[in-house]
Amino acid sequence: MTTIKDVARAAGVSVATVSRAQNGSALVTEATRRRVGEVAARLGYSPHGAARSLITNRTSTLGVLLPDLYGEFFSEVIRGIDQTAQRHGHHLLVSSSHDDRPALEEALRSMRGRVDGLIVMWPEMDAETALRNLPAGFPLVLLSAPIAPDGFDVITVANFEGAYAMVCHLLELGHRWIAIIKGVEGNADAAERLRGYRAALATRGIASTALEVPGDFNEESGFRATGKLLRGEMRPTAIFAANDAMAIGALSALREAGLRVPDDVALAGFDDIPMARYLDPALSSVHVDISALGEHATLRLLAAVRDKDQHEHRAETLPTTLVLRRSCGAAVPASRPTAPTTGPAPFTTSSL
Amino acid sequence: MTTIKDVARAAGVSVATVSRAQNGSALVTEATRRRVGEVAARLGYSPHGAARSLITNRTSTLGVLLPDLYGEFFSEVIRGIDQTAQRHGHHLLVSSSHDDRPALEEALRSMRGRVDGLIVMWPEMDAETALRNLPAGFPLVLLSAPIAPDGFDVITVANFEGAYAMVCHLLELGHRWIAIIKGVEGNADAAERLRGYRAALATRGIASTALEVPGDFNEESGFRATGKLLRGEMRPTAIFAANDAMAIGALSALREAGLRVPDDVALAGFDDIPMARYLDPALSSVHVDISALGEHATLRLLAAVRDKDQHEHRAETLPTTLVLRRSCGAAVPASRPTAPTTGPAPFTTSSL
DNA sequence: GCACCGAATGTAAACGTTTACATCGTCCTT
DNA sequence: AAGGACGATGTAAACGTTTACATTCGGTGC
Repeated sequence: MTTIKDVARAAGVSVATVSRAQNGSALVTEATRRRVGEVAARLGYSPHGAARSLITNRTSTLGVLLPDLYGEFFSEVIRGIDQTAQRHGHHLLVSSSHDDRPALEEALRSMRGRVDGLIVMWPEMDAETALRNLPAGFPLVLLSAPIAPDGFDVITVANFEGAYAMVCHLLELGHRWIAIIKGVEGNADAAERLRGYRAALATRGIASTALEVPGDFNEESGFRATGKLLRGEMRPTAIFAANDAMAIGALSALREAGLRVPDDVALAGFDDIPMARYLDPALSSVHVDISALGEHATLRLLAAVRDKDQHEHRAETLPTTLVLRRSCGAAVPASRPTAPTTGPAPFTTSSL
Repeated sequence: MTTIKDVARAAGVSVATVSRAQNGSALVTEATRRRVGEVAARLGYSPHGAARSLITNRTSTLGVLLPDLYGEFFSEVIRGIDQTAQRHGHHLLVSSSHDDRPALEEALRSMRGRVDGLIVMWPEMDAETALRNLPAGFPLVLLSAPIAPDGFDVITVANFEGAYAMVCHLLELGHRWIAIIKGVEGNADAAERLRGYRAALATRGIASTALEVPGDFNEESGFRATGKLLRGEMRPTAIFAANDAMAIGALSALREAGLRVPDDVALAGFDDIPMARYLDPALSSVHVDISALGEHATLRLLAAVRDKDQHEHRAETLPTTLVLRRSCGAAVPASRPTAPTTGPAPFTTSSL
């Protein structure tokens, strides 16, 4: 492994000069810079990242903490983060699948000296946990945090508004028995979506919670929840799943039960993952620009890293959009749902 | 930021003792270990990653180089890698979207001193590039490399066999005009799949390349390629797309042209991404255990890191499986394509 | 010709760990 | 009681950079 010393010796200069030459300092002659560059290239030298970040106290790496990497949602978030980080010359240190709190705290701590800042997407992440496991003032951005405490950068999507708009739409189509497949208990997004659902029903004076069934954001739970609904005494005419994965499970269950969507039961999801438009029938959903979520988080974090001392924290909410396709029974042409090249979908309505 | 010195001072011992206590060395009394542990916890100390890896020459981090993070394929690979790395106490440094060769080489070099080993998934990655930009003997695993040069660890999927089996199946269904939407030019996987397609056709004496149309592994190219096929004078009765994303594009194009799948045109893909079973009609595909691909690569890399000096390189091929759903026209029940909880799919046939 | 100045380069400290080696008790052996 | 062995701890060097400060050297102004 060639070090800066080897280059210095071979080029007949000191290590300081090599360092300066490589880092584009103005304190070095153009001639020496070229000479050093040639020698470095010949020897295949590249600086040792750890050594550099030890002295500079910067790693040009951002950390990302996720509950899991599974599903299109997370991969889209990661993608948005990666692209943005890349564009600003930063690497990405990914850490996922910490199934319990101690594991998460350990992961948090192990990031010290490895990253310049952290993006944490952890539904149960609270302020106290962060403070206890990170140095004070450590650049941190929370994604979909349960609460938005002051002194933190938090980015969320307009969960309430999106759910409200979708359920209102179902109401306008004439549905009165609208079920919801809820998300994970204690999850911030899930709670807000439920709140939006209830608020929409309340506009028509519906206050029953009889059609609320639990779910955990996975396909299978949507499948099971739908089975439960169909066996219940009050069969809903429409089902709103708190995310698309559960809507997919619901679709399977409905198909298996011999029910047609949307004719017998209308169906809608949340997130508008890429897969949604290709389902049969194409799934109506609340569109979230997922990769933009990652992008925003990254930009926010980079700002925090740059201004470290006096960076003002704030909470940001990304708007959602109603995307109506066939599954909810709105009058949408049945043929090709959307061109593969274009944006989210046609028949888009702002939810705000 | 508390360092090891702060802990040592507070605990009334030397830094060496703190280091030993934290790292579980046997050379320290249980009493002092506990005392040091308490002080460390109270001060919120955790070792500085860069400093540690500078001296130990280990980072407990694995690097992953990808062309892009887009699509279910890559996200599944990453997931397999991440889970395995996590389980073995390693972090993941992800780097993607290097659109040209210089950017890739730069990314390769910038990994020095940041990672213990590297997984590279880069279709055009050749041995020479690797050698020129990495220290000799650097632990490296190639995923889907164009050639399998000796002295490298390479992991590929059984592209040839999978494509061969799928096209044979279409032939058995009576199809004679079978088109292929090819993958990226120069891509190893694409080339092998094409070879399998041709070999299968050759068994029936078909040698024409008239129904081979170019593609680039993205949905849109599948859409365009299908349009081209439909406008051509020899309209195929079956289309084999070199991956599922292009098959999805093809499906859109066929739907838009008013053609029914599989009645008018049979369709099959490759990869069996999670989405495949939920399409309308459910997509027949060549199943690849994508996350296992990532897992294998990671295990291989970890072995290389561990035995560094005398680790024997080898090429590994992951088997593929034929998954028959509705889109190819085989006699498959039309109702629920597959339970959401179960494995790849029913009606599975080994392709080897 | 001398002092001074600025540009280019060199010297060495510092970053926070780990670990080989030195040191210091304590206890056992004879 | 002296010597040795061993177990616990301390001391300091090393890892590969960056950068403040020192040094050198040619040129410039008097």
